[in-house]
Amino acid sequence: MTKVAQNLTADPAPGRRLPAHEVIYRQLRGLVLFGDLAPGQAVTIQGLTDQTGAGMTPVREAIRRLTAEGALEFQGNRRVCVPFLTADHVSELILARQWLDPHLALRATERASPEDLDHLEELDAALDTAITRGDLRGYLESNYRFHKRLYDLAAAPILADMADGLWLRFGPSLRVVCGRMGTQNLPDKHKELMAAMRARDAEGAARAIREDVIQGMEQVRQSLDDPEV
Amino acid sequence: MTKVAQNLTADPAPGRRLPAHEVIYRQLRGLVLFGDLAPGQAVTIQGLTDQTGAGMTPVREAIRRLTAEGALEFQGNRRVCVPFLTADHVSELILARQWLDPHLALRATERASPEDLDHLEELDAALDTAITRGDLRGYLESNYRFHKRLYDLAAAPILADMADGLWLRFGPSLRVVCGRMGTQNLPDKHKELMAAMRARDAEGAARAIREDVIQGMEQVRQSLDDPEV
DNA sequence: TGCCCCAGAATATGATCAAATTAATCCCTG
DNA sequence: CAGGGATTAATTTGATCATATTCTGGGGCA
Repeated sequence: MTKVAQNLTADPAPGRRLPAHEVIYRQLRGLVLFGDLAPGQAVTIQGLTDQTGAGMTPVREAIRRLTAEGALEFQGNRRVCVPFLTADHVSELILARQWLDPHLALRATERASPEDLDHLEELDAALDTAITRGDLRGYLESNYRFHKRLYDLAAAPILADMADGLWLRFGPSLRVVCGRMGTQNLPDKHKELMAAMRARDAEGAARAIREDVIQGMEQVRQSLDDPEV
Repeated sequence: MTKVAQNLTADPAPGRRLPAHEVIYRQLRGLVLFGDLAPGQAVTIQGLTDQTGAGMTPVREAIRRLTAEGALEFQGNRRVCVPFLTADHVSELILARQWLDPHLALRATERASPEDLDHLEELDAALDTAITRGDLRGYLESNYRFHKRLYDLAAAPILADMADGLWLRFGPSLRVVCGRMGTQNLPDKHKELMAAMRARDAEGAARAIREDVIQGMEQVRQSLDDPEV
């Protein structure tokens, strides 16, 4: 019997020293996911070797991985940059998340233990803290962690991978949008979601997360339409 | 205005010489997609350098890319192999394709030009030829090409990427399943699909492709349940 | 404006080091 | 004395780096 480790980012052996290419990958992934790199910004191999002190081979591998995931974009002429998102792209992302997220939330509700729910609520509390503090970066991280945890609870590794991958695509643009309007007016439906999960109301949980997704993503779409960076 | 090249596998400049890592990537991708590598088979860097004559850096990058796409699996101990598919995994793939494929077919129907439809029918004819010839490999390639073309016609690069990526996950197992029962009894709903697309019946096209997907994928699931390799 | 050259960046190689699997050996027990 | 398990040696494979080569893009010059 083989233990299937679907998720690449899962530590195979927690105590083991991580290879450099894995470390670079995670760093760079975080930079994209939380919008530290702006859309359009170039990502160069040499820049990363200088910045991280690593050799170019690990850096190359990290960039290839992110590019394959859609987090970075290959520009044809050997250049790589953070992709711009058009309104059409956001529409696709909305469609995809509108299907994936509720489905995963539904499964998560059926499977989550009370401890799992407690943990989710902790993550949501951290999110609220970040909002009241006006900590944008903290908000983005907490929000991602909350949803990521929900994906993992669904026990559907392939679908979870798909949903997770979408975050990399709108991360940079989300940061731009949120940066424009501060952290105060960032409503979510997490409380409704948690209530439904506690009540084992899987359908209700799916509905709550669907509204959460639409609410958040529509803001991104509208924001991209108007000023057009 | 930046031209967004969403798909990595698209030639940026057709005349240009492709870099080695891109060549290796495509070769290896084909091997996975069409089941030339069996589930569980190890994919080693050195093996590929010997086999292709390329250096290890391009090989490494190709493997990382495929791993990020879920075509290969990282085994924790720095080893990489072709993943085994469990019945649960297939269930996830069925769910995902059951949503993605009809949606893309619907959009493709709305957008396809008559020439596009002609081209699709050519691809389908090649598929039939492969079946009557008993050419398994040819069948798998033609079938993929048909569906891939359908994805591209939908003009939804992100969703198309997602759907395309799923093929890499069930490619090896599909080959095993089809290999067991020959090419004769491989029914599909492509004729119904084409008829609906010609009639601009988007809903009908979506229905046809949905049945096609279910029919094909259910065979894989059942086949995985019974003999358990 | 168009061409040519150059700086800089990416691609690709082979060497070197480290880790892991495999093979072989040895010791201990029955 | 034979078999089994485990430790260790050998080999294979992965990870990283330094370096050479190729290509792209831009600036200078006609």
